[in-house]
Amino acid sequence: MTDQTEYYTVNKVSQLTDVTIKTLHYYQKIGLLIPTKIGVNNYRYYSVDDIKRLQEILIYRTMNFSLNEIHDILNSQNNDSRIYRLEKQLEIVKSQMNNLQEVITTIEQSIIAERENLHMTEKDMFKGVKKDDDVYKSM
Amino acid sequence: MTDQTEYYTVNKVSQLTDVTIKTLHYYQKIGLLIPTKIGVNNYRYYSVDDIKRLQEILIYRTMNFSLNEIHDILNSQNNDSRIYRLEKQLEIVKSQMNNLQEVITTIEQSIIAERENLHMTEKDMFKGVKKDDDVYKSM
DNA sequence: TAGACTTTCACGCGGCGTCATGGTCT
DNA sequence: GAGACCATGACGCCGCGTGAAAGTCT
Repeated sequence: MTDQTEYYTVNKVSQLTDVTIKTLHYYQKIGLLIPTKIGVNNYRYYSVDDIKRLQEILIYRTMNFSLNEIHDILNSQNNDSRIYRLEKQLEIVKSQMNNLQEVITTIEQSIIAERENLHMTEKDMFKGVKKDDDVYKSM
Repeated sequence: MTDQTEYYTVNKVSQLTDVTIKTLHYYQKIGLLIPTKIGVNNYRYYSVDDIKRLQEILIYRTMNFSLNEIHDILNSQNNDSRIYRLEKQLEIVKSQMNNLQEVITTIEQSIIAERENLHMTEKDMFKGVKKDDDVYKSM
């Protein structure tokens, strides 16, 4: 009887997720996140499922996927199922952790080399900070 | 007597660091990385110090600093000293690791919530994937 | 009725990528 | 003289930010 379905306005979503309203507009424009409901006044109303989708978008974004890539992933028919994707994401983030660990090593070695005036190979100097892209995107 | 000072051409630098030649052009254009030597033919020749500077640029870039910010950091008179900066970088990368750990937790909780059909607060859903910026940039 | 919230344009910017064209040979 | 390498310049794209002008009130 009471209002079962909950909806979020742009402002609410923005507060919850720290995504700006302009970003929400943009995501709608490129077809990445379209609010379930649109009022007669053209107001955007986001459902809980929309919020879930946004969560995944942001996760992929922190992994440096392009919005186009994110769109493809979320709309693909085969490897859909939220759980499946979440598990994939877990793998990727973990490999990112490994990469960051490499960066730490690189910096630590650079400090030592600087202190003791040692030579460091260029190869070692750029471990972890080189094009990391394809590392994660081996889906 | 023999050629003591070593220089790298754009191609060499590009191979070493995975930075494209166009990026090197751009970094010179905005005054971020200016090759020590420029030939009469306008060829760019990068010194070892240039390479070191590029290393730091890339480290900051993986931390999502803008090129402008990187420029300011590398050219500031007070907190200069490569060692000092490297130590700062270490701190920041470590806090990034903590952030990634949060993302992992978020994803893991999302998987559980999905499996057991539990409710998850929006707050928990977006831990780690919200605007991370200011986290690192408290220099 | 004032305030807070919403909308849709139009323009701008950062960080390069992508040709296209032409010179150089570290 | 062919191939690999270098240069400059103009344009384009992505992911939004920044007003501006105007309607709405989940």
